[in-house]
Amino acid sequence: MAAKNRENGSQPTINDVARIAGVSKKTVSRVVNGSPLLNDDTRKRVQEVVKQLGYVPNPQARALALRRNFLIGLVHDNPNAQTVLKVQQGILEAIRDTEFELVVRPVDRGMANMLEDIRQFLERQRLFGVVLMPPISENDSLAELCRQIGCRYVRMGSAELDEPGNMVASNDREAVRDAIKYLIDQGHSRIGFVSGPHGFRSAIERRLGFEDALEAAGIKQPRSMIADGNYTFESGLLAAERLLDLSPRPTAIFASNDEMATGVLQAARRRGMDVPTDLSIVGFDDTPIASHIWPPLTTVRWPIATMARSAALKLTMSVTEGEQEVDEPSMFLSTLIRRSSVAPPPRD
Amino acid sequence: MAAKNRENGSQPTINDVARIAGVSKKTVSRVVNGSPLLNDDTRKRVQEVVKQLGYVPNPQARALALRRNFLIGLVHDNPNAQTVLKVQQGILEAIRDTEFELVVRPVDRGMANMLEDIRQFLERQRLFGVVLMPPISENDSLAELCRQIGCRYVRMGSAELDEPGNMVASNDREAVRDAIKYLIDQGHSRIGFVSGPHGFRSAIERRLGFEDALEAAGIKQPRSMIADGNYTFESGLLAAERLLDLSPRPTAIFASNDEMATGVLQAARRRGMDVPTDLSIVGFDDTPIASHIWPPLTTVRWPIATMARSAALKLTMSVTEGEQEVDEPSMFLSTLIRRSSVAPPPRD
DNA sequence: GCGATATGGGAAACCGGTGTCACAAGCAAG
DNA sequence: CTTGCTTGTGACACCGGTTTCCCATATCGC
Repeated sequence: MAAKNRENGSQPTINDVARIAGVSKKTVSRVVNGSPLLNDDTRKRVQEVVKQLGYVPNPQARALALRRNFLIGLVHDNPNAQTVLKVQQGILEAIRDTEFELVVRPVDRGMANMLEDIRQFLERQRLFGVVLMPPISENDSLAELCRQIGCRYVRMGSAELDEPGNMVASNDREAVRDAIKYLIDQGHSRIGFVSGPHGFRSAIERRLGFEDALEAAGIKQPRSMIADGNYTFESGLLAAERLLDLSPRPTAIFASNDEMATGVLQAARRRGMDVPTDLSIVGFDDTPIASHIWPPLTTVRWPIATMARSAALKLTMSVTEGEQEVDEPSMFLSTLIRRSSVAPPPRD
Repeated sequence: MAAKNRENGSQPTINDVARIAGVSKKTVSRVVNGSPLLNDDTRKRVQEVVKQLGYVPNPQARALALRRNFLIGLVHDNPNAQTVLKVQQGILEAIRDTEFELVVRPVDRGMANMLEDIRQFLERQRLFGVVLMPPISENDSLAELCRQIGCRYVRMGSAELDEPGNMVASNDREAVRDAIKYLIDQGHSRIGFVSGPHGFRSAIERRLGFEDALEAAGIKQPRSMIADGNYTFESGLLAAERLLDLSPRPTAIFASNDEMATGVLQAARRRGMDVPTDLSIVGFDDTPIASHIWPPLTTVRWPIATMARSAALKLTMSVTEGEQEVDEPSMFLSTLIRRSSVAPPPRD
């Protein structure tokens, strides 16, 4: 009877494996980590015992010895559930079959000590790295904080926010430009715009795309064709009411996200306007709601899950790919999805 | 110059604090963990150094020494983003300001080796505990697996699935009964029902509620007034088409979730029917979409976030409350939210 | 047959905390 | 002045891995 027998119920440790296989801890460690300097016999024997015992290395002990854990964090303050979940899916896809796990951390943008809160989170947990979701990813002080603490990070955003190694971005500006161009090609010349909230990079980029397209087409519009929104359904509804009160009123409205586009649709419906006959609507994001409302919404598909996957890959690559420096792209293209919410403008 | 000086960049360790404060590791540990057997002077001095150095205990080392980590897992296979995110919020609210973190793990219900996959997840990470979301929480083998492995768990569900200490449930059956009774009180006597997918406890409970209400009101309906759905928008649409093809057709339809209710709405619209004038609709869940569509949907609010919070509390209580055995309730009430999608039936 | 060189494998230190126990100091009781 | 108890603190082993270093053996060239 060995002095140190395995307690029932508790997990087998490396010592158990070593004892039963008749080798040292280190050899077991070598087998588990696939060291090449091993006799095939030894390897087989140890593997046999590992399998039989169902031995799984203790991640805490590993993390301690390696001075590095295998947790990647997702810091977000995005109110859109679809988006957040897609990002989670993307990250999880990237770390599937690796030893990494995903730890989520929503933060409150409004909170005064938000940055301090995140610092504590990062320092306490000593995460391997974090993915920063928009809009909080646009916060430069946060990125600076990560650098200070020495925590790897990747920022997701609507424009180039950081060095390629530390960000993944989508080309919102171009995508919106194309969407507006599509409306113009359909014959629209009075196009309303519902913006995102002030200070958000995505809002700025999307608006720039809007202006690019108008300028390219030589269209001049009064400032009033741009209404402020804040990415919520209600704000879209309110903004649309303002736009539809204009005279002449717009024949098409681009909303900076789908949720606001749904609000625009609601506003149109309340006035008895038919979409797309009386008013064309284009959204942004291609959330499920876009295809579930009536009429299905023409919108810009934002490859958020792919971006998230890539972000996680950038974070973990150094470990999994053995310094291979596979360069994951840092720019992702959004594309226009044409559904039924756009038609040529009504003849006056 | 101490032999073991702190490297720049790396975090201070307990040894650094001990050395600088002129005490032993153990004393620092005592201070950090708030042991009462301490001289006030010593405590002050150590706290001073801790603060000055910004010392934070290494969670991996702690986890190793305590043979217990501070990660709680969320295992889910729920396709509804709103629901999943609400559950995450609930859990996070419960563990706010504790040392626990949330690790998410979506699983694929279709996958043959799903259980094995989850076992690996649980064994590898040695989580403190897991919250099991519906529908996978209804899987008894999974609960059995948790017990075998010795992993604490709490199942969320629509009925009593387990001992009170291991579950939180909502009273779906009663809630649906009340909702249907409300329709009956409005004058409806032909009420269609769109069910959830076969084998889901929530689907069964909701259907039982439906039948309870009809029976209580003495209403007999043909079997065809119940149409199968699977909680997706499309299935709701299809089910509604079948129901609306009936003659006489129902004057009200209850859908077992909001997404399907949205599909029902869509189907009605396609036929040129007005909601609620020609058809009343009631959903279940009270997801944001319910209040964003037109007309706003009368639906059953399911206190999912509260349930999740409670689930997490049950899990962590033993640690944070020092065996206090605060009994967190295990039953939560769903309530009917009355909006504009219900009206008395049209006169024939 | 000899030393030189790979190669497989083990002993012990270490990662950064916590638990156990011993011990010293202070103080009351005998 | 001992004895005994309480209180505050430290030494040391331990959690379960990895890393460093070193030794034993097998292989090789001469």
